[in-house]
Amino acid sequence: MGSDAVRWSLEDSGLRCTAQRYAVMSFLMDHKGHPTAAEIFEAVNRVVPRSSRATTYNNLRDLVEAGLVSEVAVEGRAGRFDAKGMQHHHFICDRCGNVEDMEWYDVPRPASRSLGKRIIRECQLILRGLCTKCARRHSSR
Amino acid sequence: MGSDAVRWSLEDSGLRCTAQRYAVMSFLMDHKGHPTAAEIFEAVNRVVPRSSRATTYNNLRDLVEAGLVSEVAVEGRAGRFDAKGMQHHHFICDRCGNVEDMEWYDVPRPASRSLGKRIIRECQLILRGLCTKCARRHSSR
DNA sequence: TATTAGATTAGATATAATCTAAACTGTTGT
DNA sequence: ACAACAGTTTAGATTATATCTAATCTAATA
Repeated sequence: MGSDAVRWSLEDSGLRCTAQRYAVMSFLMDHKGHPTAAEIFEAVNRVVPRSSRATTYNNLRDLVEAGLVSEVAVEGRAGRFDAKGMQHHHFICDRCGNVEDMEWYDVPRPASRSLGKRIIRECQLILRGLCTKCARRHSSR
Repeated sequence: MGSDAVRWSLEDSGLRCTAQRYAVMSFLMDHKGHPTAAEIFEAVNRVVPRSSRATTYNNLRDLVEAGLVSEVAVEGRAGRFDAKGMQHHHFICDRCGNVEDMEWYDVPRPASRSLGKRIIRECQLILRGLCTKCARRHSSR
């Protein structure tokens, strides 16, 4: 991913391309493993320029609001983030909490009758269970 | 819901029926509004006997593990709980964070090819957007 | 009723996220 | 160039959420 692509995607969304924001977005584009905010904070501080915790959270929120990044909440654990590349569903491991992307397929939306006056922005599938690693460990006990 | 029904559902799941656990389960069955752990903690302490914070969390975890209760993680907010009555999907409001039940309908599961060795326990739909109340406030600004 | 695995407790601790107010930085208009 | 301003960043405090500890207690069973 060329460095200008990050800049363009930020500016297309009306966000200034600051060094800190660039670093967050760039890190997410390079790391598909659904990092937590803490991991992102640590990662962008391994390279200059540094970024405070508040800025990291602010930028993540801005990127989510701009639709460039999506957040996955995990029960009892820190939220996880990923750059919205191709559309995908999410698998969350009951045991280790890791989030994995699952191949996209269309999901039927609810009938407008049951929707009422709600405005739907997103219709996401959350699959839960044991990931490959934990399923193996589980069955061998 | 008779009081024995709560006791039975606990014992059927191999959980002792303690006063504290009973209070948590009973509260969830009577309140369909997806309370947070903090709300449940406060509620069960409005009636004797009292329950500590740790016990409330322990019991919620036990009830979730037993499949009697489900937890919904909400980005940047406290998790929410509900007694598993009829199957339903969840709607989460972007603005106020409230969780609402949506009428159930079947969702196709992923192809076993993309599933690999993962073990799927649950396949849940998360709808996001603005709830009726927030949609109204949104459009009138 | 004795036993004991399981449950509860208060309070400390850990973890996650946000707030504050001052300082800094692009951008725009003149 | 430079003044003015909105947007951004900062360190550290604060709030919010959840878990741990180790002593004590209790429900279910024999």
